[in-house]
Amino acid sequence: MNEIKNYSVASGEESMQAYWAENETFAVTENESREKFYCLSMFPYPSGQLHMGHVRNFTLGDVISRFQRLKGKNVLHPIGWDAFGLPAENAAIKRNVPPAQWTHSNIEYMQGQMKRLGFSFDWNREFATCDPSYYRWEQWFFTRMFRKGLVYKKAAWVNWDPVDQTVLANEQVIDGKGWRSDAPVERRELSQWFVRITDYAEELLDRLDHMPGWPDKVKTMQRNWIGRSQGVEMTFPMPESPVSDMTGVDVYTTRPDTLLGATYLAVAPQHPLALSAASGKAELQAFLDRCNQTSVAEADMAKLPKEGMFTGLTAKHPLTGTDIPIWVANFVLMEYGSGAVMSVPAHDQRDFEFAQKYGLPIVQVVTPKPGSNDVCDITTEAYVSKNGVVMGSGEYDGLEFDRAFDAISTALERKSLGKRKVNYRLRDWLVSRQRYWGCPIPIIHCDNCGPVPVPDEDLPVTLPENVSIDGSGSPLSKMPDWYNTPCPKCGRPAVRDTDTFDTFMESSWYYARFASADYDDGMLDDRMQYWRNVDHYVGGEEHAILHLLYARFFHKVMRDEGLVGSDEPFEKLLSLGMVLKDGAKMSKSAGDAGDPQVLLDKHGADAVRMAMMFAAPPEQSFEWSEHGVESAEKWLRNRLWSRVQEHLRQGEVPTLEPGKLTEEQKELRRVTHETLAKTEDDYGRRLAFNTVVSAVMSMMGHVSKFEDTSPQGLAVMQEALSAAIVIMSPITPHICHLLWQDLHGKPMEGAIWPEADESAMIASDVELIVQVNGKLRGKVTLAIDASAEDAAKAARASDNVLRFLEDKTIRNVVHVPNRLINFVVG
RNA sequence: GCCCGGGUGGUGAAAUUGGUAGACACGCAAGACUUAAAAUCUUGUCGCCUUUGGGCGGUGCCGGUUCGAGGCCGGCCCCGGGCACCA
Repeated sequence: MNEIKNYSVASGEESMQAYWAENETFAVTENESREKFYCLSMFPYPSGQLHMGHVRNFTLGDVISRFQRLKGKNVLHPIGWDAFGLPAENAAIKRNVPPAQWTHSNIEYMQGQMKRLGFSFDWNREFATCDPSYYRWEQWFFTRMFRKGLVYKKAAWVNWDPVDQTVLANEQVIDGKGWRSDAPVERRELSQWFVRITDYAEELLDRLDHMPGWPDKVKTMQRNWIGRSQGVEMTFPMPESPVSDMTGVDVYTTRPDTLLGATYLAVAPQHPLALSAASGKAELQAFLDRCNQTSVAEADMAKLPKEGMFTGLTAKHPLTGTDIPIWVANFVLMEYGSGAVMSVPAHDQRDFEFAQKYGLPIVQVVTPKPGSNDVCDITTEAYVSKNGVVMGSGEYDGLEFDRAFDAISTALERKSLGKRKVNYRLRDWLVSRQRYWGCPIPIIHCDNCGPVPVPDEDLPVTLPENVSIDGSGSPLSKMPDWYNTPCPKCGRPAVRDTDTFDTFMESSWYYARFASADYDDGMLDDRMQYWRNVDHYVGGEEHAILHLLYARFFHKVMRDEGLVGSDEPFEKLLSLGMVLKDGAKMSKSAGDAGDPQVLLDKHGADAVRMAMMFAAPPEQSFEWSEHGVESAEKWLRNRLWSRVQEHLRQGEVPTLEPGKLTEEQKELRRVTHETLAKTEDDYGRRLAFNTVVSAVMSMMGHVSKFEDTSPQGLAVMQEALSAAIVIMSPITPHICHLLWQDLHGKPMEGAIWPEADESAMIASDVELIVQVNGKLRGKVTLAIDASAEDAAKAARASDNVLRFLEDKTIRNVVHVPNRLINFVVG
């Protein structure tokens, strides 16, 4: 008889991790004869240490990967580092350490934490986006986009810190002031690189209808973000425009049916007409200056009270020729469309409020249809419905929305003052950043030749890493040795672009590079054809729009360049809720609050992983609490480990003979196979890992009560314990691999998920709920698939049910087979 | 402000397609073991009422649809995420 082995979390987990590392258990190669599965967790920014949000993200990816391995798939589960970004520069300023050094030491520490958590990554494919061997191909791809005309330069507004002489990110602007200098920020216009994502707007939108593996929530957000609309672009002519090349005000509207109700135009404070009108007008100039002293973040602007001022200019109404006053309004955005809108206060709530505030006329031109229930009182609020009919608009009176839209659009087109247009809210992607710690933009500016892409053979343009950063200006623009270079075309002295890329560029294609991580002769190679697409992408819901839209866009451009053979990068998306700390998203500023290290040291990786999975379903946000970790460890030790060890002491276990079981043995087998069926569905389809854990806990409750040590009793027990180990192994891999070895005398790597045995799950009878008028009045046990008549008969046999049926007429009986019977009485 | 989610016991949650609300845990309480404590085990645990059979109420708030609503519809309130330079 064997001695009972005690479980040592630390040495048990360490030995498994050493074994996995030594055997490279999770390194994969392409194998056409096996079904592949590519599981990817969004890679982390190396901020210093993992926090509980990371633990959740990577544990989920690991659980899915390990489950798919049990299902026999060839699983690619890579990891890398989203290594460029602002925090490295901030740390550099604060601690006087170069960003590269800070980043690499963070990566090293976080790698250790990941290994300590037992994640089944293929470490052979690891890379950081700050590796020149990675960003080289990003630069190469950008020059492809440049040549295709997908890239252009345009002026854009940035937050400018007048003290630090630097561009500020939106998050560095706090209450309108620079985070370090505390000086009020100003807006500045800089010439910047844009990528034409709007060329792909239509496809990005339409493909969403063919992505069943994505949550509706994310698809809805992306649809709204892309914001396709049908409208009319029109001109309000200005015979006496103060701006020479501007002979009218261009506006876009989705409501041309209300054109006759336009009583003023509103332009952005940065609009050329506003600037021109302000010259020599101190009051207007002061207003524009004030508008320019806010951050460029839309959320900040939207919170400002709506204010405006008359420019003194007018334009002609395109249909009536009436003079229409032009106002400047702080809520009109220069980045959207033409930076000007036509205002119809009677039929747009924001215009209505503005008109009331400044005493502008409100002219109703749409009225509810006769007999409609619409509320319409334009003395109190705008009537915005499209279900009305036009009034007060001469020949258009009486037309419904569609016909009015057509008639007025046609009239504008005839006068050459407008045309129908499909518009997108989506704007082109601004990719330049005036920062140091990013991928250098591979463009050389030559006075003679203009912007010239760096030739392929000169790539990568390497970022100098041995630098010190003081927080003022842009470091690269202070390095003449770096930026002075001959023009690749004409050979004359020229300068490199001193901006770097938005870090979303790196994260837009890393998933593809994992297939070809070691390839030096190109961006991607044929291995991508085997691994694409990502079968399951796991990451935080905060990335639902920007990252996921940019990555989808990049994939399509790579497709058009012949680099990938599919339309979309991610088949299935798991959008994780946030792990909150004190009610808010965890971030670098939350410090060590979410550091899992203490918990790992105290309770081990399995307990941390299990507690995290058990805490909540993946899509749900929740406040992290450490309470569950200790109890997870206790359950693993006291329920799982010790139960298996006790079983092992019983010695030889015979082959299970399902035909020769007692009722009690059949019952445990039924629970085992029902649990297998339920958890397989939870893992594969529902992605409900919290209920996997509770189902196994529940099953082990039955196991504890099973004390039959007869030969077939041991066989049933052996099957139950093996099932529990397999089911738990994706979540708590260390202890399960050790137990599997004990139980079966061989390593767990080749283990396969056991199919649930249908015949073991058949129950002979079922509990039926009895309701009277929808209220629970009793329960009866019936043979499975009993008829409505039998169910009713059995239900009436209960005194309590009868009590509620007395003196009543049964009007209806609703029978849901094997669930309930409901007597409707009156 | 705009777009998208969420709200269920003291706490995390479960209820998968409109069919038993609160599984599984945490916490708490009582008990067993112990000189004692820890650990472990057992029992109880939504609220109110009760003749101890059960009854009434209850899933953020108000209303609706339905034989039946946590899940559907309309209107609110609160919380979280995103809003293009945090990643």
